[in-house]
Amino acid sequence: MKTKKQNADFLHVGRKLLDWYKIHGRDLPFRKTSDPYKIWICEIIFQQTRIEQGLNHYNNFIQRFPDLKTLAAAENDEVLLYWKGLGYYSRALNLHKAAHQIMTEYKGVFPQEYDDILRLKGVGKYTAAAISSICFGKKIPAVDGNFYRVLSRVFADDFDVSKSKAFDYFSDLALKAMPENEAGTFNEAMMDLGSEICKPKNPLCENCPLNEDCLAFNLGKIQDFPVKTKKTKPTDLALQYSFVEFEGEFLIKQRGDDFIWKKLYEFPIEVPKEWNAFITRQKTVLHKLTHKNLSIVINHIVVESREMMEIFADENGFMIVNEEEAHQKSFPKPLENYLADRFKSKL
DNA sequence: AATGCGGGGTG
DNA sequence: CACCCAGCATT
Repeated sequence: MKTKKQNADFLHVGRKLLDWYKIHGRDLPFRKTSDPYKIWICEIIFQQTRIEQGLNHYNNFIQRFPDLKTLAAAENDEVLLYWKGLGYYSRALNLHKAAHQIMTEYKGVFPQEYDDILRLKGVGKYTAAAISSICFGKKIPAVDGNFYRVLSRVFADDFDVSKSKAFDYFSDLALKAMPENEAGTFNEAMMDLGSEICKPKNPLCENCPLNEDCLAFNLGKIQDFPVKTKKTKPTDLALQYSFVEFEGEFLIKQRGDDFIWKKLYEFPIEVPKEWNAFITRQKTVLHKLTHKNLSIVINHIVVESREMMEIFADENGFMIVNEEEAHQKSFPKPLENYLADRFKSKL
């Protein structure tokens, strides 16, 4: 059974959260700024990505592209290069598009209105809310996985977070708990509590500033929340590549922007049948993605002349690169690993 | 409303 | 092995 909560009770929880954050909040590079460009970059990078995983990427990215103008002027390939290994590569493509969007539609000045920010490519309701609140003080909750977890537990709310309506539902809950004029801090505090204390598994409830108020904790039902019914089932996919090499140079080509690994580089998939005679070894790599179990067979082919590669490259749109040049391109993780293995003797 | 999209961490 | 992470675009 659910008890009716007064607005004052929600606010009480929100204030406790802010008090905790002022002492225990994480010291992160993007916490020191309210530059919407930097907050935007950080929010995109950390979509579906843990802080520890993306922190170096964020620092490198900001160092290379310190402002909007620099990013907009950059080559697409270089933006992709700085995204290498982060995954969800459409984020990098949309990021670059949005940079151009701001240059042309907003004369290079980052828009301040939630509705305008929301129209940027790759920016959804969460990111628009985060930028609006952190940079421009708008009172809008940035509802993410942390919000779902914390709020569903504190209020023992079994609303299914995999439903489309969950965002608006928990936005309303969060809004009631959000003190005036501290929206940005509140949003950051919720993220920190969610990742440091109110973790998915083994939450540290004994150290939680909200444990007196947390219904799920006091009912001993922490593990029942949040309720999430959606189940993602990976499918199997077999890929075949040929690593075609001659004296340290090899063939690569950029992928399309559909399917997986958008705009990343890869080895040839089909090669002339005659080249089968040049296969020196074959390696099978198993690689797990969230939605796919990949089985990748890589034939290592050493052709007999550079001309063989040149003809093939001309006819099929491949480029011939050496290891150094390949470092300037972004490859899918399993191919990156293959290259690292192939060239590790060098150096 | 449902699906696809990476890579890495955790239990 | 399953589940999750500072979500979004597309259909």
